[in-house]
Amino acid sequence: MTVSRVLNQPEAVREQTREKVLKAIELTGYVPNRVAGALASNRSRLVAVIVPMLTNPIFSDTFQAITERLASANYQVLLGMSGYEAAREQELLEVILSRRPDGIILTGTLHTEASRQRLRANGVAVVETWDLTDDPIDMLVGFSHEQVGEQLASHLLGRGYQRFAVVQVGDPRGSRRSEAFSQALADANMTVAYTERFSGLPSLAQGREGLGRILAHMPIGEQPLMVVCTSDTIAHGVLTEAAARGLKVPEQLAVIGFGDMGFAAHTWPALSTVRIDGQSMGTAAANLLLARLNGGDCGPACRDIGFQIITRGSSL
Amino acid sequence: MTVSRVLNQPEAVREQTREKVLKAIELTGYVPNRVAGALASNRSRLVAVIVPMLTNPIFSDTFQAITERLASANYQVLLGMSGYEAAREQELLEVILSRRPDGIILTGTLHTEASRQRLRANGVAVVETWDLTDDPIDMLVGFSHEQVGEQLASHLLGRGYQRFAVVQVGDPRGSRRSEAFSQALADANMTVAYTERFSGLPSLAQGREGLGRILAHMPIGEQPLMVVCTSDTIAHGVLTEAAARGLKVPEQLAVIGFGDMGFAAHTWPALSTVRIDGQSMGTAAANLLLARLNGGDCGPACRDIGFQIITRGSSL
DNA sequence: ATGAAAGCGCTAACAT
DNA sequence: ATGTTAGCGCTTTCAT
Repeated sequence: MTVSRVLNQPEAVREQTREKVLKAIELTGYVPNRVAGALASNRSRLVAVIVPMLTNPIFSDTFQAITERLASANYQVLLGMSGYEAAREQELLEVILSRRPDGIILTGTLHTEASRQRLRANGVAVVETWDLTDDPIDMLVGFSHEQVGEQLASHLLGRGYQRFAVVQVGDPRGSRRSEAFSQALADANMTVAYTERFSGLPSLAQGREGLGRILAHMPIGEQPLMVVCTSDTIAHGVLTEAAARGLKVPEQLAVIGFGDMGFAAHTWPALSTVRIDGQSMGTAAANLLLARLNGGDCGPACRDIGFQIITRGSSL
Repeated sequence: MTVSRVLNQPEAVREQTREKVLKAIELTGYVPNRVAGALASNRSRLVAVIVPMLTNPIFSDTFQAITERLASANYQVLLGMSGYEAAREQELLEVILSRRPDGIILTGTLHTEASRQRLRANGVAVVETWDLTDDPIDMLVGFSHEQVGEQLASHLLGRGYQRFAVVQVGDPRGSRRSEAFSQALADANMTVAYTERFSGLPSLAQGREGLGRILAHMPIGEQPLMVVCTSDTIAHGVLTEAAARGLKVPEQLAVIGFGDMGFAAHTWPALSTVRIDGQSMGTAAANLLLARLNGGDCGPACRDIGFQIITRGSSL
């Protein structure tokens, strides 16, 4: 018991005793067993984080911020990859819950009904991220993908663009942004002339191929062509293809991405995009969770971190 | 006890009993507690993976392959980020060992002596990755960074290049590649005319700025300038800056990267690089670990997965 | 095929 | 400030 105190509340032990214990720990190479500790105390100091796919760099800032904030508070991260599938997420959740994490951070708000029930019944602290909903499982930090689409439409119409193409990957949130965008254009009596859909993770190759297909349908004319991409990575590919074809950006072809990932400000020309502060989203999610775990109240359960349309060289 | 059997060795229970138990599990919403299971059985089905920095995409393929292979064998991943610091890694290791993982996968072979001793004394299965050494802690899957530098030098000399610049970030393995490259050039009575060093993670911006500084010291002449980068991301930045300046690649300026990351084949022009199969390295590391955990022998403790120099449009 | 007993290494709660 | 007791929810082992 005294050893346990030295490790967990050292101030409760006389200095002399403490030193004796520490020396013995050193001498014997004792490594505490937190599995037993977790079982006895019913607190694991473990937080599970579920991400669709870690190779999609859009999530890595958020994930890293979460990991760092939690590590600084002496929590560790158990990682799960759902591959954008709610069913896979549900399986993962089963396995994860059996490890009795103190909290869970999810990506998105699209979960199976079984997952939602399990989590609510279980009573673990849950934070959903990267989306907004009226009915969060527990807590939430995110932004509205519909709003992104709508604001993007009115922004680009305001800049005078009239010919639009979209390149998207088939992830559910990207699709919603793209649909909201199309809808908002339609409301202004405009249309997206061509939409190219890819499956899998966003890649440079998709952007290059996507622009090729767009140009096959919509040749360069006097009016600049505005290509809206649901990911910066794809937009980068569009810029690359434009350079390879010698097109003038943004005079003949304009491009806008999504995410404001690290490279966006350094492409050529620099990429206009929708800035999402993934890092502060991660930190906020971790903070919300920690506040709850420390028993404190954590204010409103939903936080909209918003977004910001950034105009750089690739568009007017 | 019967419930435990239904969950862990269902074939040992009569079908009728099994169904009764499963129904009860369903009905009560019972979630097994693997913390208790791990304590009792002394096996956690947890593997810790330590990565320098997950936002460096060079590691994400390996990491994802590890996670997927382990998940398919019913193991879960506990993630640690060392930030390229052996001291931080040592702290992490303390925390991680206290969770009693069944195995640990490390990045690189540069660990503190204390870390090495702890791991050896502890007896967990350990796999080091992304490097080679005579004296692994336990098992290893990687390749030689010195060999990369040397072969790159002889390859480029063989192609007739005579003017060399290097752009590197300050990570230890990249530095070793770069030094081996310089040394090999020196052995052939050639030199690297200019080396630009950056700190932090490799980025497009570094490549652009790096090329700017190189050109300030080594103006474009008749002889093509060969820019060797310790990362594909940097090389991509160099290509971008070259495009922005209207330089002809590979006639005036040639570029070679490292990693063969997803985008390398799709830059403009396509990037020559050193291919590292991060995915198969991850799978191999996970397989080695699983073989050991299943009690089987796992053959030689060191596996050199090698590398491959790939010539695309950015160099001759 | 099922059950009973013991104990994994800790911490909560209660002495002293 | 330190020690004692009981028990966290499983699995191992042995009995039936």
